[in-house]
Amino acid sequence: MDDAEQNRPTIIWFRNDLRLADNPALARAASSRRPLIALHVLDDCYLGGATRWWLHHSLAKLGERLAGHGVPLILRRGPAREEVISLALETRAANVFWNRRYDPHGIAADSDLKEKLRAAGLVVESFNSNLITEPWEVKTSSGGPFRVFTPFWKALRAHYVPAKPISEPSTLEGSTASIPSLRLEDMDLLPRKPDWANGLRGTWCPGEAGARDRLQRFLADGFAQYADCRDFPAAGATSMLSPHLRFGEISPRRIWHAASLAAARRDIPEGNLDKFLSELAWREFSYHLLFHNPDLPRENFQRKFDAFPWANNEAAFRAWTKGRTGYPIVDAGMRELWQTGTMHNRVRMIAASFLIKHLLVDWRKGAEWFRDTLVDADIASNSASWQWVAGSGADAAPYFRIFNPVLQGEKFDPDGSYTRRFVPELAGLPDRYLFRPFEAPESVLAKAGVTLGKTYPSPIVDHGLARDRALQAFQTLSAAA
DNA sequence: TGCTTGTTTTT
DNA sequence: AAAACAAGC
Repeated sequence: MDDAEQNRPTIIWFRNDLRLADNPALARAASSRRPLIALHVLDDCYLGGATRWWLHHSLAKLGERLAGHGVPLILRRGPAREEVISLALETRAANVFWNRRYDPHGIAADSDLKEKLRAAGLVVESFNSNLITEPWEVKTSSGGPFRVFTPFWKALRAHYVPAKPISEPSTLEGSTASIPSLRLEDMDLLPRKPDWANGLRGTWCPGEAGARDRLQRFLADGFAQYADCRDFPAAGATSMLSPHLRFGEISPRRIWHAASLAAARRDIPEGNLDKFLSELAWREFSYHLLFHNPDLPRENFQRKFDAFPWANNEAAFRAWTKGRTGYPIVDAGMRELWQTGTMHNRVRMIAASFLIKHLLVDWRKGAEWFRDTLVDADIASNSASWQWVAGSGADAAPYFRIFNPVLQGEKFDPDGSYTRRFVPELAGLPDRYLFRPFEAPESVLAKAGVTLGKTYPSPIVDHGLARDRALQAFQTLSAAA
């Protein structure tokens, strides 16, 4: 091989794997002994506002770390297929490596691109870095995909314990060629409203280091009480790793191993490890469902739900997005979402159930709002979880499970600290009425400085009536089926 | 990973 | 009077 041939670079295409450690495509690129060019292409018009903010900061961190190794991070914008091909031709690249994605659009784009690059004589390889198992590997005993979580989880636990994470390449050789790149600021990822970014910045530290730090903090603090406390939004017992996983700043198998190791070493009470790993398994299950049902984000998994009589009241939907439903636990969740880019898992279920069952708004409307506002917005988890709540999904909640937002608040936020934090205009109410201000005597409301309909909304629907209406609506499905 | 209503049991 | 239980949604 002559010099020119030896100098043809390797392109490592970063997508939802914005990390250096445990990154198989990067490790492969490092072993290619060619100068490296890192690439990110912004081609996803489906990114929500919160994930755009995250991506901006995560790319900034990744770019700094790569620069420390002398590797340029080239930023491009446009259809990924065209951008990758043109960079490969511009730079006379010999190899292109990436880690797989699993959404239908991504799979189609990647397989087409792989074919074109290979036809042009390049070596192209893809790897698994974002899941514990490939969605096509796990099979029921009869050979098909799983549709129920528990058997899926048992199979995963029994047969697919992930291999040890691989470490970060110690040295990388970067290309010194001058290659045109957008500046990060030109990608226009930051929100127009600076207030929104302030709330996000106060809660999160995007990037690989932030992800590791979050994992360490969780293992030191929340992990030992995870099973008992994960449902209490004020307890701080959850890992908060979901947005880091969403962008691949940490791999699920590193989380799996770190938690297993910590549980073995540190006398973590029985059950916590299993419960935590099963939540990772829910993420895997969502990807399993999406892979085998590519229209999961748009179509009811159970087609009989196509006949569901949604009400789709626009005013009610807007009240929900603003956290002005008149049910404090729902409003606290929706405001937490707006202010911090996340919502506690228990409260997500309550708020989603309220939109679907109390307001009879199509789950797709809720999913769309979450996609725009959650920093962890993930096509697989978001679609699968909304369908789960709606009852239209795989292994879904039964239609008659209708959360009572008053009782759920009292049960899971018993001292009201979560609700008082995000609905401060009710902070002066005693615990007894915090989740049912509409039942409080005038004197109690006056003392707390609350005027229903003015300082805080009256309930936009009556729970009892809404419950009966929902049961009736769901009845039409079983009658039709 | 529920709620409601009606009934029975316990204090 | 309250708590526990059962059944249907």
